Amino acid sequence: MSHTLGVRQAKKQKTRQALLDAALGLLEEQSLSSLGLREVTRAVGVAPTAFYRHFQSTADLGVALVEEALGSLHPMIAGTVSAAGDGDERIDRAVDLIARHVREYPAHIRFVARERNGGVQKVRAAIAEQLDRFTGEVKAELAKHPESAGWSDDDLLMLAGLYVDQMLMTACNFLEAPAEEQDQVARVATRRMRLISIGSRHWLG
Amino acid sequence: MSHTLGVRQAKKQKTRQALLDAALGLLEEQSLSSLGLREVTRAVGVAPTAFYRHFQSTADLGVALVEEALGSLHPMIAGTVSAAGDGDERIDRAVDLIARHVREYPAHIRFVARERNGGVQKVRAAIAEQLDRFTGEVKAELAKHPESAGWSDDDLLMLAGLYVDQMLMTACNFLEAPAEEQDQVARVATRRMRLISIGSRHWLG
DNA sequence: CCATGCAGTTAACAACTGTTCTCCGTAAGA
DNA sequence: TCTTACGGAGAACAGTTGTTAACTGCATGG
Repeated sequence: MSHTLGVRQAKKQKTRQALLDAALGLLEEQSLSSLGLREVTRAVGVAPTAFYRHFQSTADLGVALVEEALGSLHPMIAGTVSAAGDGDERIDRAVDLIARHVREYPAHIRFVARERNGGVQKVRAAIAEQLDRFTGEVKAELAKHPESAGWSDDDLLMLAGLYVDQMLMTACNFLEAPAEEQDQVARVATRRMRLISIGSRHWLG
Repeated sequence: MSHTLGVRQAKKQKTRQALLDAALGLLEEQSLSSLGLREVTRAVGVAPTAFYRHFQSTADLGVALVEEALGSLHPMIAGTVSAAGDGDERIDRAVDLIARHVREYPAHIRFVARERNGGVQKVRAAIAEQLDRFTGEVKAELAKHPESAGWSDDDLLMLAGLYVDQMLMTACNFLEAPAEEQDQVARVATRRMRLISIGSRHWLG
């Protein structure tokens, strides 16, 4: 087990997390490339220069946020594909999992959706890498199911990517939709994934 | 026919276009919410105050860019779905059309992809509106084909949205991929759309 | 218990931002 | 031809930005 880190490092990680949280909050109404270092420290209530003790640029902060945001997204994606039940039942469960996750960590998925094609190269690369990892995991999960017997690795990866992209877009739609339209978003997302699932069942032959 | 607009208005629209072009160029390496008014005018070689003669904020400039970027995207989407030939042939032609369009207007699609979930509300709304319009057109085109007989309006709209999103993501993948991987992007995109097409053929019943 | 190291502060820097006001030249319309 | 309207220039404004330097207080390890 890890040593109980000293009071010193504990305080440091505390303000570091405060910086990350404040940044995530500010990023709900702007993109990373316009996020100022002073803006973040001001929101935390700390001197601007303290920022450099933790990150050497806002781009670095962004990369750290990618870890945090997609780290929380990780178990969701795993649960999405490995859910039990038959095809349609699994899809319903997956969409529900996505909706629940969006309600719990809205800022996380907003950040990922926004910066996936955002203006900061390093952050884009970090997101792409993590998303590729997810796609690989989904592919592995897909390979376990009997329905995908005889599939080539390439085709499995293609299907996994399709699902991952679909999940992210669905999450984004949940985010943008007002409360009274959430059900409709869920219905459309379900039908989309069902169509993909049908397509995959008739892919071979 | 429209009157030949005077020398005055011609000059005005010329610098207006110069502002749009310069902004589009600058936006390849940052997002709209960090684009400065002075930055744009400096790139054009015009006084900062001249900006206000054309737009009242960079957000307004962004909305104008949406019109331009998705205006150029319009014929492509139309051609994508209405292409002749059988299913697989149509898909190949569509992917090729997308690749060609990306090579011709890279900045346009980069802008749309980046600001679709970007930090500027008005621009996001403008993009969403235009994309919805496109989805409607694709749906109308889909309805003409005999394969979609018996489909409900809702399902047609769902499928059209799936295709539109897929096109945009494909375009984005072309943009990010280096020259030697373009073929692979095309192959994956083709297989994705083929799977969707297969799914749509088995959707009913 | 004391010396060292480090998180955080304060002050200052040049550079940059959006915006306003005043002015200039000239195309447009009478 | 004369007046007006308008695209654009110029200067100035208060406020902001990232970054540096030297400083302070305190937890840490010997």
